[in-house]
Amino acid sequence: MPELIEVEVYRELADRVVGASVEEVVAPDAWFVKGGARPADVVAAVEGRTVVGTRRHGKRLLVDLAGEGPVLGMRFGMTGRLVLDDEAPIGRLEYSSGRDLPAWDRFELRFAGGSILRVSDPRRLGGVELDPDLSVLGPDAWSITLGELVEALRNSRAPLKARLLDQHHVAGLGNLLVDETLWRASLDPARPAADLDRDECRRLARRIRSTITTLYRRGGSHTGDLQVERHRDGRCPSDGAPLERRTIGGRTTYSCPVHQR
DNA sequence: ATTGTGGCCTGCCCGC
DNA sequence: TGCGGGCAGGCCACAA
Repeated sequence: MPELIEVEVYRELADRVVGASVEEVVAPDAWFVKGGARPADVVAAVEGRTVVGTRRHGKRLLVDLAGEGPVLGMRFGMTGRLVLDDEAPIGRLEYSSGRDLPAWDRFELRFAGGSILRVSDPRRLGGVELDPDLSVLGPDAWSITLGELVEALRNSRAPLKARLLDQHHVAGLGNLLVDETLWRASLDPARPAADLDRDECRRLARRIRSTITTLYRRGGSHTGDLQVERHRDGRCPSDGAPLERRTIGGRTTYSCPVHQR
């Protein structure tokens, strides 16, 4: 997916429909409706209500609606994009084309006045949900505190990277963001999570926040310094050493064997 | 509960 | 040009 940064950009886009009333919900793909609800349930719960605000927690986008009824939640999987009136804030995701086929439209909100907000997702790994349970998610990575990070890593023998990717413990980080963050924090992604000492945790907490802020300003999770070297034969942008390529936490992982310890 | 694995679903890109 | 294989920024159901 889109990682937390992209979802934040989507949230800003969705924020533009605050004040608009949902005239019609188009949910042509039952698979895309999660949490045990059917498309008709979403239609019934959302149609006629006015958007009053948007929120984000981790990679989850929430659309608050006026009056009684559930919150609308959206997730974007790896290839989901949010588009408002045919304007996509992110034209092209890494590992996807810039194409936008009607067949990929999985969910639409049509507003009084004519605006259309839609989720386009070729792989159908995203989804929409009513009243998503946020209690299963860890603290949002962008604002994570030292205390929260220490808690997230405590007693875990899993590789540091795997723990950071686990949305139950830290919400919002994806594969690219974690690799970039650990590279900047000079930490080996394979270290057991609980082995970090206090200073390393402090360094990591700061790096998580600053990396997200930096990459957000640059324009996305794929704008990290490590990104251009994410291939076999890639070299560390900082010291020139050949990067190590491994599978950690089930994900392709690039790291520098020299300065990430 | 924790951790690892496989699978979901589909498109893209590379090499033959 | 066509085809097969490998890859993919995520997540969930399982098993040990």
